Amino acid sequence: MKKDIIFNLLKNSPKSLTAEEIYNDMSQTTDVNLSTVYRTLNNLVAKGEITKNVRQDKIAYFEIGDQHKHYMICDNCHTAFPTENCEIDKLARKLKRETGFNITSHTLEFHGICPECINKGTNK
Amino acid sequence: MKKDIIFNLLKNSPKSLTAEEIYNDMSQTTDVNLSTVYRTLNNLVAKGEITKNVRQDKIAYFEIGDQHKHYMICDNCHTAFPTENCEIDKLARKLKRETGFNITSHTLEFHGICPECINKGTNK
DNA sequence: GTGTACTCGCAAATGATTTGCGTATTTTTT
DNA sequence: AAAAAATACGCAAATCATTTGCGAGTACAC
Repeated sequence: MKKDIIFNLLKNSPKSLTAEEIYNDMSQTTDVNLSTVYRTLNNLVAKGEITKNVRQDKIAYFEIGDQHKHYMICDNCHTAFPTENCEIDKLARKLKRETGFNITSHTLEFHGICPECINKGTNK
Repeated sequence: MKKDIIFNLLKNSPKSLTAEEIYNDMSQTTDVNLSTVYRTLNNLVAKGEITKNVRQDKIAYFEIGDQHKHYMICDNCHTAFPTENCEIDKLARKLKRETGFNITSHTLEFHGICPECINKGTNK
């Protein structure tokens, strides 16, 4: 079943993956269709086994739920740098307490210019 | 010039607006095309006069740069509730210090079920 | 064996956003 | 004020990630 291949790809990846990245990767060894990848990914999200996160580039990034990372994205070279220790949960709990809104997830994304691009001076 | 109408709509709105909301609104008094709205909005973003934020629903929300709000979005009724006092800037400064990444903006979005939907029990 | 439920591929559909192009309208330059 | 250069805009077609309808293949149950 291709669901397992997809799930394992996500499991073994240190970073979140796009449907297309997954598709390209598994295409090398398996005969698969892109829509199958999307379909499977959505099933996994529905079951709560993985997490889907739509970034500002409008592309959805998938990852195994518990690895929860946020990224600093360079607007110049478009590299996504993961940040450690998400400190938003504290804020989420506070909001939950104050508003009664049952927060189940959140997304956080930083934008700017990465050190490398700053040094290179390639940013316009 | 339609740029002014669009800018004023954003200026007078307490919440961020989508291109379509702006289009519907100004259509009542002005003859305008949706692509003009998008084009104008992108110009304003390029000039740094307004801010564009792509939410998980893949729709871009625009607002005047300085009103910076984050939202709690109900996955049931899809209403976006603004949250006050963004406390991310502190975290952003810390990241900047630790990594040298020049953070210029960020996006934060909470998801869950709003109090109203919890009470109504309309969430599946 | 036959029914029921998935799993998939393929092609076509979506939906927000963008773009090419030709036509106004405005602004700048003589 | 006329000519030239720059913008603003409408319209239709294009994009692009993602979704969906449909039909075929496969698996497990009764």
